[in-house]
Amino acid sequence: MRFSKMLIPTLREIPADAEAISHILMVRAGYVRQLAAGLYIYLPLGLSIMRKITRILRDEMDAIGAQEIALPALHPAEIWQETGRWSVIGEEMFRLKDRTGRDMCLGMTHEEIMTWLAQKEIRSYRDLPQVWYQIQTKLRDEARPKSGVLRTREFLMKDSYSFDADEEGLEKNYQLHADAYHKIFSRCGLNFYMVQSDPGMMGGAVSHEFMAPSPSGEDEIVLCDSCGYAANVELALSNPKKIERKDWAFEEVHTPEKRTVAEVSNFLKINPEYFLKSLLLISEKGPVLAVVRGDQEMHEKKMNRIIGAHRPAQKQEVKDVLGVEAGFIGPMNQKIRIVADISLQEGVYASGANKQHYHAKGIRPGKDFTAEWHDITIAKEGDLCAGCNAPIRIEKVIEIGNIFKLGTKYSVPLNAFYLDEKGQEIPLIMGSYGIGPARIAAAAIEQNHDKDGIIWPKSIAPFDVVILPLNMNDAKTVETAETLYNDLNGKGLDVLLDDRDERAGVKFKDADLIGIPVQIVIGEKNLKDGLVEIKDRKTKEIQKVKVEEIVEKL
RNA sequence: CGGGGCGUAGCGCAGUCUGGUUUAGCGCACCUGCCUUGGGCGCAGGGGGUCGGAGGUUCGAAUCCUCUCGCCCCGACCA
Repeated sequence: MRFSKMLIPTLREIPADAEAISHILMVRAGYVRQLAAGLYIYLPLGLSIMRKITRILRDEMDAIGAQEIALPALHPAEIWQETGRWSVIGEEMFRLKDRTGRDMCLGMTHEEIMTWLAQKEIRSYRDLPQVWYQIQTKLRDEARPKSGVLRTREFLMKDSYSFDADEEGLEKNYQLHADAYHKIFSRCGLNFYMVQSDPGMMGGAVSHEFMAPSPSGEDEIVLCDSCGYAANVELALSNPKKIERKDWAFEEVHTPEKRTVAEVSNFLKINPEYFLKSLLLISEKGPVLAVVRGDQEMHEKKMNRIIGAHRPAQKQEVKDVLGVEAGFIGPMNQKIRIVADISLQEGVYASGANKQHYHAKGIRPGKDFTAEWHDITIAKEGDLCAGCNAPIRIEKVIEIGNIFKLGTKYSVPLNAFYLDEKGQEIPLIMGSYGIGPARIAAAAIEQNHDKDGIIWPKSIAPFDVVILPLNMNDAKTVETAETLYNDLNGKGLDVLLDDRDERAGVKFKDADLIGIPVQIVIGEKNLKDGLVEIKDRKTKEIQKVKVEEIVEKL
């Protein structure tokens, strides 16, 4: 491809509305343009990246026996009503009516439609297993699109679905996908982890996410370097730092105007980890008191799984429900539901005394109050691994893929059954597996860039090599460039020839920005000795090579 | 949806607080010519704006007021 014939609108300056590195670089280097919030146009370079990525996806999916099909993006509501998700999913689903007034929606995922197809076409155990996939556009009315291509309202997804006769078959397909995903992300040149995750609205029991470390990521994962434990913080287990057991007797202490853990901790000269932090929540079924250790934070999602939707109580509600001002509440003698963090079953603590301007010391969980014990805290740096007690790490990550064991969550409501050897109707056992190619691209940039621009992994770069003839007015330079361009193209390489009549500086800057892994620099001086330079974008190493040896050096 | 920020030329910005010497300006990009050719050259000339939109206040509005639309960030939410 000739640079002069290709739409590569590079920008000298950082776009005002971009903050994430991948976003800045994709826009600056001319890969994408934004149409509206969460809607992106892929320019030729951007599309090229997506093609390279989806080629790898198809390659590895085909390798595990998955079959590519294509489903509509526009769905009738009925199918979604049958699984219940029409009402479970809120505003995130684009809904519309057709001309006859029939409810429709735009596909945000395709479990329903794939299961519908399976219900139609799979009859017998002899048909199983089946794995179907597609690479198709998903539409979600995201509350907050962000970070460029990382969270958009319309995006490409490779989604596959497995149908098995039993759990054993599912386990096999799940494992095949996990392996394929490892290969895919490795081939794309990414650093990533496979971590335990929360199935969320997808349902099902087991799920894992593939996470690429990046400061622009929206998720956090817990990692244990010692035993290899890796999980999304949404469900990660960890033990708070051990503390010594105090032998305080129960007593009430006057703590005038001291309300927060920090204030009381300072006032009483007791470290925060010896406090019980009580938070009043208002759930749909009434007030709930959540109790965590003073140095810990409650995790909304973990709590959500236990008590359902809830919100923090307002100051007045605290007084109305518990009879004492916020700041002095404690779990003792409460009539309402109490959910306490599981780490608090042991020990002796201080807390609000349920009395204005008083706190209590020497509280013994189990004796002075009872509670439902659950893991409700956010794992944090410095906590100990729940498995092996080594200190854990937390990393920010981009979710680039996920795999779910769905079981019969969709097959039962949609009547997707097969007949086994005995002629019995058995629901199909399903799994679903997703990868976002745009997130792969963004993660690749996040993980591979420098101050000059993108440094693409070779496997997904839009071109293998860029030729930079530095002076287009020098006949020898141009001739050499053209010859090389033809030769390398002939070898099957994707070559970009910067044939613009621009100064050398402009070409260097653009080449670095765009991030093609190899640059061939053709300058007059070297050419007098029959040499050109091969420059590595990543290491910046330059080797001078005889013109006729270029092809074999690449 | 709550909080914050921002909309002025293709891009990045100043001007807005304190309305009028600004005919709305600067850098880059763009067009013409010359020059130059190894890291976003140099010189000269030039084109491009309903100041997001609507309404209002005023002799006078990019600037003040009201409404509205859009984008970004934090949070809530999130297959």
